Amino acid sequence: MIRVILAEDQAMVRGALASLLDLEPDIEVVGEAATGEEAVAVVERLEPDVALLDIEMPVLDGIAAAARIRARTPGCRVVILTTFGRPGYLRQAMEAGAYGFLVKDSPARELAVAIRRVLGGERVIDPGLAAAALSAGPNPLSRRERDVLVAAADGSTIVDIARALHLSEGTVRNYLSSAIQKTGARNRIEAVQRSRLQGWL
Amino acid sequence: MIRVILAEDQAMVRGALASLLDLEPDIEVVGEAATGEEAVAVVERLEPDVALLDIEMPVLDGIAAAARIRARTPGCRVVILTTFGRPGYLRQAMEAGAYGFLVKDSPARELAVAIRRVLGGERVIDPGLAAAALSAGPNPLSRRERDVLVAAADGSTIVDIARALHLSEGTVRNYLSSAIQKTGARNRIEAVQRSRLQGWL
DNA sequence: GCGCTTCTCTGACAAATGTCATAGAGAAAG
DNA sequence: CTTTCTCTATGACATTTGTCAGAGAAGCGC
Repeated sequence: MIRVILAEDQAMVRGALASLLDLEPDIEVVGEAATGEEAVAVVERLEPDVALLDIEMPVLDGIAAAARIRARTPGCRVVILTTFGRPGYLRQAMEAGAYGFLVKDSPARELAVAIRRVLGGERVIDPGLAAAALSAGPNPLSRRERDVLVAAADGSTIVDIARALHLSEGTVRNYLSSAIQKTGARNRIEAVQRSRLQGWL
Repeated sequence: MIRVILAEDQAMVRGALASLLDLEPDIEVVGEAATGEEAVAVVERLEPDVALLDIEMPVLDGIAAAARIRARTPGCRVVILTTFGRPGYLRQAMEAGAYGFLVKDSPARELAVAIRRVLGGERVIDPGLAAAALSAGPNPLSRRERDVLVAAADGSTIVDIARALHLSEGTVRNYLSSAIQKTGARNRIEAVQRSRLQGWL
């Protein structure tokens, strides 16, 4: 039996995925988690063969959870399962030591197939997405440019951001300006959007 | 047997929900759809007892699909199943004639319970969400204010929006300004965010 | 060490954004 | 028939945003 734990914040989706996996004769869902932090703890306690992690989770996202799991419980193979097939997400997932990367709009039967393959030592990645991630190149934004973009995303003004990050207003302007340049956008909103699409935030 | 069709754009989630419902001895998933348009067609063809619709779907969203289903196939009861429990969504769903409104972070077992209740003639709505929808009041934005906000959401400039909607630049400014006032925001980004949170877009 | 990037800041300037007053036309409500 | 709302528009104004040039300090790679 392949022992799997499932981390996903939406309870109904989590339950549904569990019932999907329990249909498989060789797979058993032995634990569930609603946040990345819970997932790390559950994996440490139960030592499953595979941890299936959503990215978009509160407290600790799936990618950060993957990194911690690799450090603390290296015997457990991580598969990322996400809504958004963004190049930057895939890159980060690989850096965090994930063995598989699936998007939620691939067919349901792929899930069990992927789990079996990963357990067999294979890496499972959507080929189209892999190509996109490679051709897109790495994240061009610096640490601070990212910080400022994230802070700007909710409609904060320059003054707000400057206060929140303990920077001068001019500095914030400059970071925003360079982030706009690097993303090829015309203003901060487009810059945030494009960066999100690439998985750079 | 309760005959159900399932509309959800993410294939894996759709498959998982189907396996969840098929566990129930009295429920049968007789059809699936990936868009609202497909859902309307499938319902018309199969005349199920219940149509379970996601809101966020391409081509035609779940709320618009619900309205069409009520018009064309009134014998089919619609249940909305959505990621976002936004007051405006609930309001629109009710106006479109939905019998139930569930959010995906409620427990998985609620789904079957809700379907049975709706078939029994009950309306199933999260009580907390109902209260929020009532206390929040109706959408304060006018048609055009909404149009302009939606157009502004992706980073379009005033000029872009004016062109897209065939308006003068000054008019666009005015609509944006009043939308900002009505939402209590400080700029368009905050206005878009707050409106989204309320389900006003 | 030298070059590179990053982080931080300033000042000046042009362009975009948001506000306000005003106004006419049409539709809906009373 | 009057009031109210929405849609449309203009002009003027203050504020915010985005760009650019320049500059010092810290860290990294070779």
